[in-house]
Parts: sequence; structure tokens; C-alpha cells
Amino acid sequence: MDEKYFPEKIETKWQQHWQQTKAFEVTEDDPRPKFYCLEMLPYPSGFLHMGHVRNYSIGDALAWYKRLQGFNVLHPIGWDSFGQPAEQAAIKRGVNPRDWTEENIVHMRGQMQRLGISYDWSREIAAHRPDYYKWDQWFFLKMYERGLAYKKKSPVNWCPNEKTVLSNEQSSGGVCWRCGAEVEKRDLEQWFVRITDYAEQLVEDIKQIESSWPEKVLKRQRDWVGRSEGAFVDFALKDSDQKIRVFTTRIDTIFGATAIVLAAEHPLINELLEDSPLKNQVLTFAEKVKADKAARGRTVDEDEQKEGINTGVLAINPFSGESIPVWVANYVLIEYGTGAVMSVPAHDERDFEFAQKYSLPIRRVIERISHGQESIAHDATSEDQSIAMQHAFTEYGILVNSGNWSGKLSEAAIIEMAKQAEANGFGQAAITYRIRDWGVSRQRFWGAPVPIVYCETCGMVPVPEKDLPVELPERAEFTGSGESPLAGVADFVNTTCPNCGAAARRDTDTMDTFVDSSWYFFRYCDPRNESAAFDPEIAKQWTPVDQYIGGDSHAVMHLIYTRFWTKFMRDLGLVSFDEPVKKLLTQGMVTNRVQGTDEWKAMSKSLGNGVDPDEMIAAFGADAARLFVLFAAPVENELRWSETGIEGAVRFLRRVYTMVWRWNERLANSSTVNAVPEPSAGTRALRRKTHQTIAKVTSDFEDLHLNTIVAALMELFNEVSAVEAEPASATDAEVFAVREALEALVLMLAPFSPHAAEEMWQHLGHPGGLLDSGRWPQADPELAQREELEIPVQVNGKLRSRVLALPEVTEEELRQAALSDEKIRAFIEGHEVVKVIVVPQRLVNVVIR
RNA sequence: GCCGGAGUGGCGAAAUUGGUAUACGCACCAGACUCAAAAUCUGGCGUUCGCAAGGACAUGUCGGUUCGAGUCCGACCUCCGGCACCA
Repeated sequence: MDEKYFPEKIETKWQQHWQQTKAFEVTEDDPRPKFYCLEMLPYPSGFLHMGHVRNYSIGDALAWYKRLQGFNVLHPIGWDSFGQPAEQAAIKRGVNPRDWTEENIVHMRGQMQRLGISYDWSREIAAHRPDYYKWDQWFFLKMYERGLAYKKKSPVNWCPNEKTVLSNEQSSGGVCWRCGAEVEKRDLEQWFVRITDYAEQLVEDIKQIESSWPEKVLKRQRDWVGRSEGAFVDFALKDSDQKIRVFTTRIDTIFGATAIVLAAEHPLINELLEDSPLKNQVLTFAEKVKADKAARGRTVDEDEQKEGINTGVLAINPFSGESIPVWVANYVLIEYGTGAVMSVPAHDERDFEFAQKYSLPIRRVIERISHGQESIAHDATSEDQSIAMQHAFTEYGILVNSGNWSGKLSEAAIIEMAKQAEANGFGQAAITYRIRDWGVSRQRFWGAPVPIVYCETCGMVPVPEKDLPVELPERAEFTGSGESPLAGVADFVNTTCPNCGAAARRDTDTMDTFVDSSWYFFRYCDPRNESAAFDPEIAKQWTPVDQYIGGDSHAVMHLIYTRFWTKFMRDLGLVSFDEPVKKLLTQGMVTNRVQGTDEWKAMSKSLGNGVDPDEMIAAFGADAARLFVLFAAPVENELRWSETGIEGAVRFLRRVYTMVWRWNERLANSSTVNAVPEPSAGTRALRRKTHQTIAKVTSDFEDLHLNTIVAALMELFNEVSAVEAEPASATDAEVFAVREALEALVLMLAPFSPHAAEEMWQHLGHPGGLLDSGRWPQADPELAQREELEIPVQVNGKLRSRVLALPEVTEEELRQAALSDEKIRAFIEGHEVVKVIVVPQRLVNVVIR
């Protein structure tokens, strides 16, 4: 053992030791309680970046902590290895995506091992291997069987850069989640998964995870699902049998409807205008709106003008019997609700703006309830009302100008009017959702093939389970044309119908890679199962995941898909809970200064502000890097990279290491010292600090306040350094206190810097290694308690003095001690003491006048 | 525009139920060691007045509650993030 701290030496040594002893491999056959610690699986791009390092350092700290506490900790890793970059590499450089991916995995696995992350490598999985994606296909078929996977032609998001379709979640904000390109709309026939069937549960079950997932993630999921309570109302058309169905959350404002407005894509437009002289005008307008939308993608310009055209058709308000015009306008979305709205300018900002522009009547039908007023005796005239309005009044209030409904409150009217609509057959209460079905087809090679065959006579035929997996061909031609490369592989496409045996063709699209990551952590439980995705009984022992750690960029992609998938698996009977992840931590970004600027941005190759983990390990060691990453900021905050900061971490490790070495011999020679014969003030203080630190660190671990844990360990170390005795001449009491402090320090450092901790643990006389002989230290509350307290004394809330007192001091004694304190007496002199506030064990405040 | 989150030293950040604001680290300054530098060690380090003892002022701004506010309440300002015609 070396006296000096050489990280490269001890890190290699312990990494080998862990590998040889299979230190982190776990089995189900274990009496200890389980803990499932999971980090988001990486895409094998070829290189770990600092965001990965942070992610895995957090997870590993928790895994070690739980292990030392006696849990059977499942801590696995794998590869989200299907996807776009492999295919881009193939297109650009002509490499085989499979070789490229496998090489990247080898390299990144090496990097993880050099970081010393304690994974159970025996459970490693990779999405691109047939033994994995076979089960993606199996799940797809189960969904198909149940009508949850279906094919339809519809306008979809198309990334012109990557030449593939994207789901709504992947094109949130109108841009491709991966490359940032603006998405276009294209009409294509695609596979969809009915995530909308689970929309209600996706909102409702948030209750189960409310306190243990970050609010910002839950909020984005709620917004994304976009649950909205309201009602459908059918407006019959004058001179026609047709009717138009609208969705509204404000049926209470229906007497104020002065138009019906349709989206440009509304299917009824053509029919309505059959014999209308305005037909051409309206259709031209609708075409223009559609063209504008296509050009813009999903984004909306802030100063985009509302535009519309009157169709000349009249609709009848079922409540009032009034005839109102039907318009087509650009501000109504076909994707939401029914693609048609009733326009109530007085009570909706958009309708108000539209009505002003086209001089539609603005009729006020809701009044603010003024103070003390329960109802309005008479309806004000509509003329009076419309003149007064500068803005739409969008709040709830009391109904006016609403026939029999006048005088009702909005809340009641919303419920009762929907009931009346239902009773009379022209509508009903309804809930709509913003979320759309998940488009899973991708026109790519590097993914799991959709297991469907098309037969001339039998039509669409699912591949039988026994024929899975539908394997990807060895190679394909990457033209970058936008059609799936699989379409060009004759051996793949041409097959026989599983039904009738006739010649047939395979589906040539592959599945969204988010399918792979929706259920992967169940596969870790039973990774080599050849007859099922996983054995439910085995998965039951590990899942749900106790702690999941990753970036928040997946808040409405992976994290919503995996919640959906779990609910589907529950309905298949594979799992018995609703939510796959008990606790979620979204770590902050790792940023670095952009050269020559004052800006801190996420590390990236293109900005040239990246830091290579390998270089960092070579320069400072994995232990110091991990310690710094966890110390520099709270885990959920942005982490600003600092070269000098990591040097500080090295310094700390070196100092602890030197200290252990300094005492090591003396501690080894007095291993029989157990009792504490004559505790001096110094040893009492050290023991107190030790036990206070154990208590603080243990509680901070439960909330993953890792930065303050490191600070506390540094404080404990500083206290050990303050021991003045030389090891050789130290008393038994001092030796005992130092041993207790150093052992606790090393054990608690293990989650942060495991290699150094293992090495020091050995120095301290434990040959077996941390997992053999180390146990998380226990805090003794009595030892942590101070025997003498320093009580601050305030005068009128300002700190003026301090008095010493025993913890069991009475209020009255404390009061007297404060009042007789010399400094306090000087302040009180010449004043009246109004009162004295005594907070036991905390402080005294003397109020004077 | 709407919704979230956050504003504390030069910097990253600490601070139980309201109870000693600035722990821990980085940077910086001084000293020791050295021919010198680096490394290491020791000490200092919110602002300000003071030789000192000590005082005044400080947690984005203004106000409030309280014996006492970084923490609670109200209004506002700024920054970051998300969503954006969702009827």
C-alpha cells in the first residue's frame, strides 16, 4: 500500500477486484430487502459526456449508500441502441450501423468502468439485439390484438432533416427533439398506439406519484395530456339536415354565441357549400389557411392575424333558437375538440378579437357578481353591454340575457345546461384531451421492424408469436431518400402470408425507439429470458423502480410513454401496479463557459466547451471527478464546470488519505481499544462531531442532498485534523475517537469516491473490502448531543451576547443567566424590560423599551 | 400572454417548526517552507466606521405580521425553464 494518493493505481486495482468478485451482481435469492436504483439508459453515441457522468455518479452514490445499509441493490445499465445517429453514420460514412453501435458500446462500457460505476454488468441489455427487440414486437402484437395499435392515414410530423416521421411528443414546439429542425406536416399512412385510451389514467394516477416526482415534470405531463371538462353541443343547420358539433368549456355563455367557426380542414365545409354561390371563395380561403399552416409547422406567430370568411350558412342555437352565421377561420384548430367552436366574443379573448375585426355582434351574457349581490333582477339591454366592453370577460359570474337561465351562476349553469342538452338530444357533458395517439412508425432501418405482413387475399396479417423476432437484414442501402431502407431489401420484404401461405410483403417501417425504452427496466429483472419479455414473478421482486434518475428533457416523451406502457402491461396481467417509478430525480445540466464569452452553456462539441471524461479521469482520477460533480451544486441545479473546483476535490481526498495513513499503524496496534476510559474535552468534541455527521449524512441521503453530505464530511475531516495528539503518543481515548471518526468518514465517503474508500478501509485494518466488512455507521443521539450549549442572547432581536448553559437548563435559569450577563446588563440599563422570550436550548430575546 | 421555478459574499452554495445569516468549497490576500516557483501547511476573507473594544448596515425592491423574517403574507422587479390561438 502506498503512502501517497495515486488515484490511477488504486482505481484500477479496485475495479479489477470488483469485477473478479462480481461485487455488484445481485440475485433474487437474497433475504435482504430490495432496492431498485435506476439511471436512464444511454444512447451509444460513442462517448460519455459530463451529463452522463453526473447522472451515473448520483445513481451510484445512492446504490452504494443503500448497499452499505444492507439492501439488495439492483443497479443495472444497458443501451438504447436503436436510433438515428447509427443510421446517419451509415449514410455519411458507409459503415454498418450494427458494427458502429457495437464498437461504441465497447468504448462507452470501458468509460463507465473507468468511472467505477457499480453496475451489475451481468444484466446488461441492448435494444438493437434480436433477443431484446423480439419483445418490442411481441408487445406490438399484443397491442394490435387489443386494438391498441392501428394504422391510419393522417397528417404527421415530418423531420425534413432526418427524413422520418416523429411523434407529437418528439416534435413539441414544432421542432425535432433530436436535431431541432422545424417539422413539416405530411399525409402518410402510419401505425399509431392508442395512448389516448389511457389519457384519463395518465392524469388521474399522478396522484400516486405527486409527492415523489418533481412538480415541473408532473405539470408538463398534465399540460401535455390536456384534460379539459366541458360539453359537446350540436348546432342544427338551417335549410339542411346536417348539424355541427362544437366543444365548449363554457356552455354557460351559449346565449352570447354570435357565430359558429370551423377549422379550415373541417370535413363539413364541402358539404355545406354544395349549392352555395360562395363555394369557391370559401374553399380558396380554406386552402390558403392550410397552406399557411403547413409552411409554419406547429408554431404560431405572435402577431398572426385572425382571418375568416362567412360561409353564408346559418346555424341554430339549440338553447335560444337564434340563427347565427357559420364562418371558417384560421384560429380554430382541427386537432382539438371537434374542429368547430361557438364564437362568444363577449367572453373569449380570441372570439372577441375576431368579432372586432369582422364586426360580429358582441353580446354580454355573464356579469361579475358585485359585492353582496346574489342575483340580477333584470337583464340589461345588449346595446348597453356591448358598448362598454374593451376586453372579453372570461371569468365565471352570473348569467344575464340568457332566457330562463338568467340569474344562474356559471358553475351551476355549466352542469345544468349540459344536462338539458343531453336530455333534449343536442349534446352532452364531455371531457376532451389534448394528447394524440402515439405515432410509432419510422421510415428508418435501424429499429425494430413492425411485425406485420400484407397479403393480397388476407390483407393485414400479424406475424405469429412463434415467428418472432422479425429480424433486421444484415444490410440495406442507405439512400437517404425518405423511404424506409428496408423497402429496398428484397429478402426482407418478400415473405409468405402466415395465414394462407401465399406470397406477401412485410411492413417496411420500424418502430419508434421510445418503444424500446418504455419497458427496458423490466427486462433488467430477467434479462436472458427467452420465452417472455420477463417473468412477472421475478419482476415483481424488483419493481417498481425505487429511484429513477435522469434529465428532465424526457418529461413528456420517455416518462409519459413508460407510464403508459406500464399501465398496458398491467392490463396484460404482467405487473400489478399503475406507476413504474416511485421516486424520480431530474438532475440539472452540466454547463461550461463558452470560450471567449461569459456564457455558460450545456457542454457540446459544436460549442467547443465539452470536457472529455477520460481526460478528466486521467488528470484527477474518477473518485475526485465524481466527488466534485456531486459536491459542486445540488443535484437538480445546473452544474458549472470548474477545473479549480475539481482540484479542490483531489486535495480533500489526498488529505483524508494522508490522515488515514498517519494514524493507520497506531490504530492497527490498538485494535482492542473499545471503551472510552477517560474522555477529554477534545475527544468528546470529536465523537460528538462524528455522530452529528452520521445523523446529518444519513438524513440528507434520503432526500439526495448530496452536496451538503460532502460538506459535512469535510467538516468532520477538519475536526479530525484538529486532534493535536501525535498518533504514537495518543491516549486510548484519543485513538478510539479518531478510529471512530475515520471509519465513519471512510464509510460515508464510499458512495462518492468508492475506490479511495476501499483502499482506506483496508488501511484501517479491514482486509475484506467495504461490502464484506463495512456497514453504514449508526448515529448515537446521546453522543451527538452537546453537553454545553452556547445560547445566543438578543436585545430587541439583535444579537448582543452569548451565555453557556447545560442542555437540561430550565427556562427560568436561562432567563436569569441572560439577564445577569454583563453585556446584556449594559444594554438593559436605563430601560424597562418589557418581556423576556426564552426558547429552550435555542435563544433568549430580551425586549426593552 | 399563461404556467412553473429561482433571486443570499468575487463565485458554486449552506441555514430543523420563523430563533446566532453566509457552514463547506473555489478564488483571492498574508505568512511559513524554498535560491525561486509549484505543491503543502498556518492565518485572514459580506460591506462599512473604529487603533481597539465594539458599532451600523446587509439574503432582488417596497410594505406588512411578529419579541424575532432568508424563511410567513401582499404588491412589484429581474432571471431561468416550459407551453403557446387547446375553445
